[in-house]
Amino acid sequence: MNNDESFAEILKGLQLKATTRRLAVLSILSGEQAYASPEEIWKKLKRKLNTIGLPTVYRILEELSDKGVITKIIHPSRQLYYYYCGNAGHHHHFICVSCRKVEDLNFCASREIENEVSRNLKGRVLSHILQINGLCEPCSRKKRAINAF
Amino acid sequence: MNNDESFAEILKGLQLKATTRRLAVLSILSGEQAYASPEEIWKKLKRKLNTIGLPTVYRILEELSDKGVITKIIHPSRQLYYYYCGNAGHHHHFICVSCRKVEDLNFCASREIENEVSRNLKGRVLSHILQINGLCEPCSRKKRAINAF
DNA sequence: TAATAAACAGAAATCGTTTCTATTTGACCA
DNA sequence: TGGTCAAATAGAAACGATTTCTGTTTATTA
Repeated sequence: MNNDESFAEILKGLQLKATTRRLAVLSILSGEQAYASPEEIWKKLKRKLNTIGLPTVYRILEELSDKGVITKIIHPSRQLYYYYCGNAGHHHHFICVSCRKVEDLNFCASREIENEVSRNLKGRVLSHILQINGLCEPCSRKKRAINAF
Repeated sequence: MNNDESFAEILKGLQLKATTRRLAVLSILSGEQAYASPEEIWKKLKRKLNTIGLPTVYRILEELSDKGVITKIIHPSRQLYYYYCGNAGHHHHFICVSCRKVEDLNFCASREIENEVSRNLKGRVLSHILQINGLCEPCSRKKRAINAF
């Protein structure tokens, strides 16, 4: 089974039509080593598709992110970035603010958060954000790493 | 010592002039029970100051947030929100996406994160985000709580 | 009180993102 | 395999939160 076929199954499982556009977005994103902006993704899509509108890219990325297929990166600049992470199951990320590399964290605070919230706050947790911003090992050695902070 | 005086000292300690505008922003924010947007803060400021520009509010909020005096809330809508938290020392927040109340969490994953990152990634951590999004206890009882997700 | 750099007002621009409408496409079924 | 219909899309346009710019005012220090 190639990637397109498995992506098509993922989309159908989410009640989304397996359109050329959606498959192309997934194909591009899954080939990226780093998180990418909607416009960057759009430019790459235009190379392989006759026409594709930027609003379409925004919509597809939002859909896929809402459904949990891709990850929305929370960047200090507040620019939108997305990342495809093949790693199934709940986890969190270390993101490099310089080269945009993403690395999985084998750690999640879910249990501690649940304990804390249910014991002290009695509120209802809808989601939690845990993201580590930093410089990856190679970038931390560079003198000229982009400092997004 | 009243609030204005202590805020003036905080500002001076940060090499920031204790201007009417900055003190007014801190005064408004410290009186809020919930996180507020720049425009909301601006509207309240206009009631007590003859003139104040919205760009000024943006700039002041950004400065104070950068210096750690106030907290920038990471909201699913990506709208900017700020919150003044008198609680000194590093901690994290539970935010209600409906009524915007903020509650302190007596939990931080710093140690686990540091362990994980230094052991596996060897990168340099610049900052981390840990925020719990949810509905506070009263809002979770309401039928009509705003669902920002 | 004068000098000076920092801070600010107000207008204008910016640009990432969303909305809108007509058109096309994919999924399903005869 | 072709017809049908809702879903998806293109492209233009609008939107609006945020930033930039320039001339003016203000806080600080001497």
